[in-house]
Amino acid sequence: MLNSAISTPTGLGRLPKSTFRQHIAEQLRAAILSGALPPGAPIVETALAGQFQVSRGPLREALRQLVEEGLLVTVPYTGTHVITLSVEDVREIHSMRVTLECFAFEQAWHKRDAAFRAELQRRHEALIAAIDEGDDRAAILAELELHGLVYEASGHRLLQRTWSSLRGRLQLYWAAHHRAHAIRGPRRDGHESYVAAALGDDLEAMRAEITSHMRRGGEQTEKFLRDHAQVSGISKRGEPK
Amino acid sequence: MLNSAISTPTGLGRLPKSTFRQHIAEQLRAAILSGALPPGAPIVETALAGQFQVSRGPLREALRQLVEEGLLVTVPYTGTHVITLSVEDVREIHSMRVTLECFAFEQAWHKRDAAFRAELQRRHEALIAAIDEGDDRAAILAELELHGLVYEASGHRLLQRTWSSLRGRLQLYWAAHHRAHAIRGPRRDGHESYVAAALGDDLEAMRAEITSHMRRGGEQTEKFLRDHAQVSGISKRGEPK
DNA sequence: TGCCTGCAGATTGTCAACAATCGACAATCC
DNA sequence: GGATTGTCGATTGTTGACAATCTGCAGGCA
Repeated sequence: MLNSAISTPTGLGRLPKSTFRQHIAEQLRAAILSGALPPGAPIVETALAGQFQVSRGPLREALRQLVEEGLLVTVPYTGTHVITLSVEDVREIHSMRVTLECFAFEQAWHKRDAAFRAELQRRHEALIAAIDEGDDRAAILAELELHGLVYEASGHRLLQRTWSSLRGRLQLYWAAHHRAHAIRGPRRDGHESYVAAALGDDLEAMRAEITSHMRRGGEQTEKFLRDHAQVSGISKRGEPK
Repeated sequence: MLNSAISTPTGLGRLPKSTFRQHIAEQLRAAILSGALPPGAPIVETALAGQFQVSRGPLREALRQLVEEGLLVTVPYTGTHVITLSVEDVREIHSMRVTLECFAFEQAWHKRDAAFRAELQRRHEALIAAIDEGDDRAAILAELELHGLVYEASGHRLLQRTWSSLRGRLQLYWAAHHRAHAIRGPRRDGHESYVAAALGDDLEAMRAEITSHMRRGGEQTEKFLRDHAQVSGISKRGEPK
């Protein structure tokens, strides 16, 4: 269930067919999510093509992919930019997360086996380790990994797909948020009740935990945005500059 | 709120900047959803490019867009096909719908004004009219329009985006379903309790109505698939042929 | 001064040709 | 005869050049 590696009868891994556009899309996504290309940054095709040492064709196809993922926006004949999240967008992301994660737990609830519980605790410990090391960037990724487990366990591919898209935006926001203001990453004890509920047997309590967990994050976000509006690629009305 | 047209200070609609890839993407999407390109149909770039009278460049970009939307699948150096939905996929679509639509009603509940109620009834009447005329294809679209209203009214752009993606798959399935077996479209009285609940004041009843409404559709689907497995582009394991 | 007009540069959109890869058929070998 | 291997046509991946469009700025005019 948790095994996502490809295995063949011979035991040899099937090496994935690679095209330039796939590599480019991956690298670009990583660059955007890591903050190397911050929100609002202009994407110039010729420059990027030169940087990747490829022609503009494959690059453009990769861009279309990222546009569809919601990480880029392009205006015909004018340019494409990394998306800038508005306050409203962040609110929507949070509310959507509550809904999706509750649904994910409903789907996965009866599938929680020993492997699930072990993996959940492993990821929780990884999160705490990252926090203890003071590596906020790793902590953000670890938190996403922790929350991602239930989506994987749900076995619901459509849900996983939706989560991926949401996770991208969330990561984009967190990265900008954190980078611009050196806000501390996740709290060390922030997920104890979450993990406890996920290991327990009360689905209703789990729902409540998710709601309050997100509400905590949401209120923190709201407060932050009220104080530091219009900076770090987070605009007030969704329009850059 | 219900006005989705673009309006400018002058009152003149801003005519959308058009590029070939946008036109192509729209036309292709329409062709797929209408069944002109049935599930599993191979997409040959040169042929389509010739048909649209454009070069392969814009066409390929449009294809990448539809791949990302989940309507096409492509294997590098081999080809791209219209997606074939498996039984599991259809089940996932239904369960996802329940979750999303409940969430949409939660978001829209306090925003339901006179315009919303009027529009809801208008779309319901349009659905009934299409059914009475025996135009099943129009009836399917009308049903999607009816259900789409609450997403529009929610004002939740991320939710709308997710619904669009889901609607595409749903439409694809319904079209294949209907075309292959001349199944009747929606029932004439199938949405009366739905509309009544949406106009009422009991959110919990609305949730129950959505769940049972979808369950009805789901059971019908399951029964159908047990009887007619592996036809009309709906495979049993998600793999074509 | 303030506004409109037209030019210049930059950037994206589009095209047609070339290279890489795949699937299937046929030839060959055991 | 069956399986392996080489070849061929078809299709996709990639490239570089050309055309269309937008933005910013300089210049002219009221």
